Amino acid sequence: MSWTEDRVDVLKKLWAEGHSASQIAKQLGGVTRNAVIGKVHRLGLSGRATPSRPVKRPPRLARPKPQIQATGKVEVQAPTASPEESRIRRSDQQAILSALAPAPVADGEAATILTLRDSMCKWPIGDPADPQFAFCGRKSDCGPYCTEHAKVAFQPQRKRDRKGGEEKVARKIAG
DNA sequence: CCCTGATTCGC
DNA sequence: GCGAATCAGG
Repeated sequence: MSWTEDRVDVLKKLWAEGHSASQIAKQLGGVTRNAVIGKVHRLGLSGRATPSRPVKRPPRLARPKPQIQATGKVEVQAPTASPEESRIRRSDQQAILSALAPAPVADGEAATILTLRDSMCKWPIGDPADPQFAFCGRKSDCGPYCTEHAKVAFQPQRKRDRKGGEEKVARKIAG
């Protein structure tokens, strides 16, 4: 498909109406949203109303090109040591951050929905409708619950309906 | 994961 | 001029 006058017209109209690039691409047909965005830029009407995007990014580097060798080996262009390129990737930063923040809440302290993290016991305490609703919050390194709550949560089917014993235990643990 | 627009550059 | 690849971010 090519950008005929009427297609460009539709593009302009839909873009002015606030449709997203992918929506426009879908409606036009035969083009991807990248094509739409590229065309929008070429037409010079890129910056619509963008209230929720005061995002300024530093200029991106040239796309690294995989090089196909005569041997059939595929190599990536050697990474240079420029400050821009030594920048740590965002996803890696997030991984590092989450690794460095293992226990925001002290052991034994209840966690709210806001402070609950991975590696924290997600056993609910109280009524979910209650404003005081919280989670156990103790360390849970291999499952969703701490070791105590895991015993209750992952009980085998046997003995489930017995009065007395387990309900008592569960109530004691849950608070 | 889904999505958004922005940018670069080979074609 | 075109748009895929890739980016940063919601």
